[in-house]
Amino acid sequence: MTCAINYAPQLRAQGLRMTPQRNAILHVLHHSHGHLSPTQVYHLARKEFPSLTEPTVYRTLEFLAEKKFLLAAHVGNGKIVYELAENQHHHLICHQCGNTVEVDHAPLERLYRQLASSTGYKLDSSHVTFFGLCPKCQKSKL
Amino acid sequence: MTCAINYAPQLRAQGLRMTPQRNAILHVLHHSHGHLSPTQVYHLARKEFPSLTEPTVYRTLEFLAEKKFLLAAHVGNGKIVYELAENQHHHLICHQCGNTVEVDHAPLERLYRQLASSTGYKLDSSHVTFFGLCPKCQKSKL
DNA sequence: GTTAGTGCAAACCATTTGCAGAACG
DNA sequence: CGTTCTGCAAATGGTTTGCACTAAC
Repeated sequence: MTCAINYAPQLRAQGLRMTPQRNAILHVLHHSHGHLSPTQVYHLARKEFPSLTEPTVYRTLEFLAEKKFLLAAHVGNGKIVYELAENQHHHLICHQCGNTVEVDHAPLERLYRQLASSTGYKLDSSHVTFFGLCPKCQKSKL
Repeated sequence: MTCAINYAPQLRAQGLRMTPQRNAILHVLHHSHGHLSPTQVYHLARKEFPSLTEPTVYRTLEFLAEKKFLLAAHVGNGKIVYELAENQHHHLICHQCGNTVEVDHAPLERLYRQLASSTGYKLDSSHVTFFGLCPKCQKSKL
């Protein structure tokens, strides 16, 4: 809770309001490196602001994603997770054990440009999830 | 329903059983090019086999995906959709209007090899979803 | 003071589970 | 016939909605 990072100015710069709820949610996402599901955010942020409710979490996450403070990612199980918009990366998940590695955005740049020129779409820098078999599970399958 | 394609031999070749339920589900996915949600599959397949129930749809889709007859894809809204495993492709979705274009797998090949060598993972040829702004929505934003 | 944000409670809907009976091979 | 698959019914759990109240600016 006693955290140096303060998003209030960035919000106000866009004419948006800072509330303790939003602060708690941003704080949680800032400190947990990686992505969190709405339910996870709810339970963690509740520790900092106990009166927080689930509908608020959902509304706030959607709101902050729309305002580009957060990125919404779609991981394996079909649930949406969120992470801070800074520090963009993707994920490669083992479909066997669930182990996850981060994938830098750089190697996707070329592909993005290629897709943009062939489709006319302007690609989001949104999260992409890849699936595979991790080295450990490859071995155990032999 | 009177469709030439018959998956029964392919199933039996793997020691699996063919049932009218599975047939209806495969049939629906075969004729609807593109991906369908479990609910969509349920409603469509019901027209061919009215006594079909939802739990069966979910179980069958999961089963067929595990046996590599289907691919599970994760699209925008965080729901899982399924499509026939043949004809692999990915999707690029406009986050504004939802319009979708298919992306061939070929341009991803290089990236896949690169990720495989840098992470040690053996990548699935699983479905990837990209997001962007389609040409039409780019214009309407100006 | 205005507008935006939140809490509450309830509804909603997709998805899952247990178990008994039916059907495939 | 043995095993797998399905139907039924119910529970589950994440997500959404309406409305009145509160708080941010």
